[in-house]
Amino acid sequence: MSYEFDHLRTALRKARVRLGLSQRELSEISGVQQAQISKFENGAVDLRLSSLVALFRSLELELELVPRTCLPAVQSIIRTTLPKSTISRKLSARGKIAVDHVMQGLTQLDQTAKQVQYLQELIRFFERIRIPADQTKNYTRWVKYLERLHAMPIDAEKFEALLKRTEALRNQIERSQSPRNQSLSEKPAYSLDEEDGHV
Amino acid sequence: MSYEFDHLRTALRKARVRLGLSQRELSEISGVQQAQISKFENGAVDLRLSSLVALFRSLELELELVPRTCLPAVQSIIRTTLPKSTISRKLSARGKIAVDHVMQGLTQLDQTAKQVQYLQELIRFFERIRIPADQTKNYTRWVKYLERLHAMPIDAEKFEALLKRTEALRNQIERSQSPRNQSLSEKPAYSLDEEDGHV
DNA sequence: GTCATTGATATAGTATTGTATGTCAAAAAA
DNA sequence: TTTTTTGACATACAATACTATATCAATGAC
Repeated sequence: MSYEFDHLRTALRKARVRLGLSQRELSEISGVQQAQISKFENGAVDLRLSSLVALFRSLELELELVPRTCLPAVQSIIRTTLPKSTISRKLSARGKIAVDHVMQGLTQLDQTAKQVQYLQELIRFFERIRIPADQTKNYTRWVKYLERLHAMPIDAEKFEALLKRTEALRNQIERSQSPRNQSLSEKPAYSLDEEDGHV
Repeated sequence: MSYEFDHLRTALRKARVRLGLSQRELSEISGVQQAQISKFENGAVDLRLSSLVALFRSLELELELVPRTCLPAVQSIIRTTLPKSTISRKLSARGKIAVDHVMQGLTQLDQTAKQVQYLQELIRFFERIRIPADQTKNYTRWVKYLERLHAMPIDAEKFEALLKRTEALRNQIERSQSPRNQSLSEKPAYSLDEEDGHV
């Protein structure tokens, strides 16, 4: 039943997953029904151009017409450019919004200012660096955790959990990117016993 | 009523015209109704992906997904590559088919073999060189003339006309491309009085 | 274990495209 | 001038996407 645009179908799924978006979330962003997204990804529907464009635009992708003569050149550009971008602006923006929300909620909390400051410091780390591709999933999970947190009142216990989890993510990301910076950083790569939880 | 894909709409028309195809011809090649093509080019319809792909494939264009980050690079490639392609393979192929048909018809003609041979020689010229962009329209007209010719029996009179017309096209193309080869060719560019009809 | 999330389906009604034809005025070719 | 080609448009019917909503099994979070 699938037509000759399998590459668009699979590209949609890949891009969506890469951004850590569920079909329902993409549906909200793009305005295309979740059922339609599911069908399209499985080649069970022949979407209209407007739906397609809405979907891809939401994923920072543009539908472009390429003369067959320069297809290889274009595909090569896309291939070499894509892997460099570690995490999408979209997801980063989403993360920032979540962080803002949670931080606002924290003002009504009677934690010591020092602990809140430490949390901010941890979070600032995510903004300073680029989240490596293999850590996207973890980062996404953390963002969704923040979004869930925001929906409920934050007490001391939840704050503690948030701090721990954020610390864990920071460490994981640091460990993940250290092999690449090995020659540039004085941090040795053999600190494998750093499981998680401490700086 | 138009959505946010005006560039695709206009690109379709441009590509179609560049190949010298009418809406009806493109309709036959692609399998998409002429009415649909007209509506799409005027932004009055939200085509389905299958129709779009069929149309663009027929025009040697591929619908490609480009990350917004490398859009400028891709567009630059397309812009610099496109003008180089003088005439499409599609139109060339169409020309070859038309030539073959007419040549087959000529075997039943009592022209001197010498005249037929001269015609073949003229035609071989079109296959050897690349038709310059500004001669596409003339070439297209000639192809359509051949296609019309094929539908009717060719007598001596028609053969004469064919020969004249083909000669004229050859001369026009030669004149058109001469400025580019000026330094390479010994033929002077100032032979402006060569109106048409003779070698 | 419990609860929420996720992706795949389903159903029913609506809106639009797609198909098959045909018409028409303007432009181009003969 | 006469004929053909071209693009826009019309109409009726069939096919299918779109909308809104819901269900369900599998997975994952807590």
